[in-house]
Amino acid sequence: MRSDAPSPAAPKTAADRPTLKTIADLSGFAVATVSRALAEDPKIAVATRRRVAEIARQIGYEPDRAARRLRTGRTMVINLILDPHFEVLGFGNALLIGLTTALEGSGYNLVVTPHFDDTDQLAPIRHIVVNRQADGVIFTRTAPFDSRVRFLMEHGFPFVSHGRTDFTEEHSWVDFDNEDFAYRGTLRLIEKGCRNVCAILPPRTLTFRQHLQYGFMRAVREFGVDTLVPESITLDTPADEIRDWACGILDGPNRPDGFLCPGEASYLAIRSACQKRGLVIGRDLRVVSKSISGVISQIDPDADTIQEDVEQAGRLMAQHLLTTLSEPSVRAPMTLQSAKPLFE
Amino acid sequence: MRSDAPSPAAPKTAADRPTLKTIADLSGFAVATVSRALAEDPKIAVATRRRVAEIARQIGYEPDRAARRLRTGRTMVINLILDPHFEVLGFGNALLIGLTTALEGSGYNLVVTPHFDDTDQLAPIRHIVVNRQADGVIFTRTAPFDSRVRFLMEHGFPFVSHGRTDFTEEHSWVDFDNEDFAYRGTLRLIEKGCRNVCAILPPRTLTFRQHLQYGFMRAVREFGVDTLVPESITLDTPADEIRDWACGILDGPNRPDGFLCPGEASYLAIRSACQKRGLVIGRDLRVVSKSISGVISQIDPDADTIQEDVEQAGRLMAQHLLTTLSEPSVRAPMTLQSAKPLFE
DNA sequence: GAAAAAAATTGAATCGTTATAACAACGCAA
DNA sequence: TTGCGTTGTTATAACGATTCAATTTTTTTC
Repeated sequence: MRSDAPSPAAPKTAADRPTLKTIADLSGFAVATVSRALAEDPKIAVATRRRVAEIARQIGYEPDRAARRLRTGRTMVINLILDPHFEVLGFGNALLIGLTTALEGSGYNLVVTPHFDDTDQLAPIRHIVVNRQADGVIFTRTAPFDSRVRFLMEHGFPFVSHGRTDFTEEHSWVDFDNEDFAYRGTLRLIEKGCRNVCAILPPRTLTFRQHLQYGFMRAVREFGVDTLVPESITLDTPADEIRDWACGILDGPNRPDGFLCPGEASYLAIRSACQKRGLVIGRDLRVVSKSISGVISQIDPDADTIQEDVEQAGRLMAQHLLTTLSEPSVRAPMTLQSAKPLFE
Repeated sequence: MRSDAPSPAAPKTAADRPTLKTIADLSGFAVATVSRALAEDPKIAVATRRRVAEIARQIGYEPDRAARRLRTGRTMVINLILDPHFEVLGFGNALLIGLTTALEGSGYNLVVTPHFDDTDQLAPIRHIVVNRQADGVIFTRTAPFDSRVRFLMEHGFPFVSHGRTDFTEEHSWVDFDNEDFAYRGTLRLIEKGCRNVCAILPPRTLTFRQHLQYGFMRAVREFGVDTLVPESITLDTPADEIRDWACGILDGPNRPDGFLCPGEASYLAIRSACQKRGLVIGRDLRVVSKSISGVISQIDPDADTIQEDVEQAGRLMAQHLLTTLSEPSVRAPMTLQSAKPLFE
C-alpha cells in the first residue's frame, strides 16, 4: 500500500474524519466530557456545552454510526421488507417515497430487504430480530393472523404493518379503509344502474379481503342486487388470466354489468377483456376502480376511481415507527386512511 | 417497563447473541484464532478451521456488522440515491427489485436515500463519501459531465451510474442502448409510412438525450423525412402539459404522423391527446414507444413497443458494483443493454 | 539429542462511542 | 481545622471484531 509514495498532495478523503478525540484535543476537554456535552447532559456546564457544540459544528463532526451501534446496540436502521407483490403498479414506489421522505433527517437509514420466497415469510424478519439488524421493521400485505406480527409482538420488536390483523393485542399499523372503498364503490355501481355486480378480491390469506368483502356485501344487501365473486380469480392473478376469465364471464348467460376493482392491475385486465369483446366501459357496463399511480384516469379520463394515497401511507408508517421507537411506552399508533370521495 | 418482573423464564431475544468469544469458550481456542479460522486464514490448521466452522454453524454465529465496520472501515452498505424522477411508472420498482435480488446473499445491505432537492445533486453523495456511510453508490439519470461522477472519481469512491458520461476517464455504468432504440423505432415509423415524425426527448441535461437524438437523426436522414423535436416539451414534462401541447400540434397545419416516445408516460400523454382529437393510433398516426412496466401493451395490445429491461439493469449495476468492490484493480465494468427487436 | 526452522496459536492493541464510577475543586456548616 | 455536599470533569472499561507482534508447539536438521 505505497499509494501515496510519489504524490505528496491528495489528502485521502475521510481519512482524517473528525472524532470525539479531535474535538477533545481542540477544546482541551476530555473525550468523555465532549461526548456528554454533545448529548446535552445537564451535569456538564452550559458554557462547556456551547463551546463543544460550536467546535463540532465548525469541523463538521458527525458521530460514527458503527461505534455508536456497537456501544449502544441501536442500529439506527429501519428495515423495509420488500415482498413479491411489491411490483404492483406504483404501490411500491409511492410507499418508498413516503417512507424515505418521512425518515429524512431522523438519523435513521432505510434498508430494503427482498423476500421472494413466499413459503417462509418469517425468515427475513427472524434474521433481522435475532441478529439485531435493525431497530424496527415495516412490511405489507398483512394476514388476519400474520406470523410476522405474532413473531414481532412476542419478541417485543418495534414494527408497523400495512394492513390490520385479527389479533386481540394491539399493534401499530396503517391501513386504507377498504371496507368504505368497497361500500361506496359498489353503491356507485348500483346508482349507475348495475344490477349484477362483480368484485375481484385479494387472496383469502390477506386481511383486507375481508374488509373489501364486508363493504361490498353491505352495499349489495341494502339494494338486493345480484353478485359475482370469483373463486379462482384474485387481485394477484396474472393480468392475462384475469382478462381471459373476464372474457368468459362476459360471454356467459348472466354477465355482470358492474365491476369493482380494488387495484389498477385488475381494472386494466377487465378493460382489456371489454376491448376484446367490443364492450365499452361506461356504456355497456360500469367499472369502479381503486387508483394508486394515476394511470387509469390518464387512460380513461372519465373512469370512476377512488384514490388510495400510498405515499401518505408510507409517511404515516415511518412516523408511527419513529414514535414507537422514541417512546415505547405510548400506545401503538394506528391510522386508517379514509377513502376520498368519488370524483364526479 | 416491568414486563418480565413476574415471569422468570422468557430469555430476552438476541441478548445472548453468540460472538467470537462464545465460540472461543466452546472450542477452547483463543478469540484471535477463531477469528482467523473463520476467515480461512491458511496459517490456521485445517482441522482447527473445520472445528471452529462447525461450532459456528451449530450455534448460528453471525459476525456483528457494527464491530466489523468499526474495525475494518467497511460498511457493507450500498447506497441507492433515489431521485425525484424515480416515480416514473415502474422504473424505480424494477430497478429496486433487480438491485436487491442481485445483492441477496452478498452480505451487502441496500440503503435507499432520497434526494428531492434538484439544485444540489451532490449533497447526499458528498455526505456518504465524507462520512463513510457506504462502500459504494448507485444513481440514475446521468449527465454528460455529471458532478456526482466527477466527485466520486476524484475521491476514488466506488459507484455505478445508470447512464453514461462524456468524461474521458472510464467508470462503471449500465445503460440502455437508446440510440439503437431511437434508430429502430424511427425506422419503424418510416416503414409504416410516416413522413413527418416527432420525438419527445429527455431534458438537455441528461446524457441519454444525445443518444436518442443521434439515433433519431440517423434514421430520418437516411430517408429524408420531416421531423419535429419540441423545445419546451421533454420526457420530464408533466403528463397533462405534454397532452395539451400534443393537442395543439395535432391541430396544427403540418401535424406529425409519427411519434417516438422514449418512455411510457409520454406515450400515455400522446395517446391521451389523440383521444381528445378523435384520432386513432395505428390508423391516423403511428407511435413507437419504449416499454418498461408493460402497461402499454396491456392497454393497447398492438402498440409498437421496444422493451427496456430495467430489472436486469438493476441486477447488472449491483453485480458491477460488487465486482468493483471485490477487485478494485480490474477495469470498471460497463454494460450497454441492447434494445430488443421490435415485436411484429 | 540439541539447535534451528516451520507451523500453529495467542495476547494485546485498536476502531469511536457511551456509561459507570471516581476524582478534583469549591464553598459552607460545624 | 475537619468534614460534607455541590458542581464539573475525567479515567477507565466496555461493545465485538481484526491484526500485529509475539509466543508456544511441533517438526526438521545436523
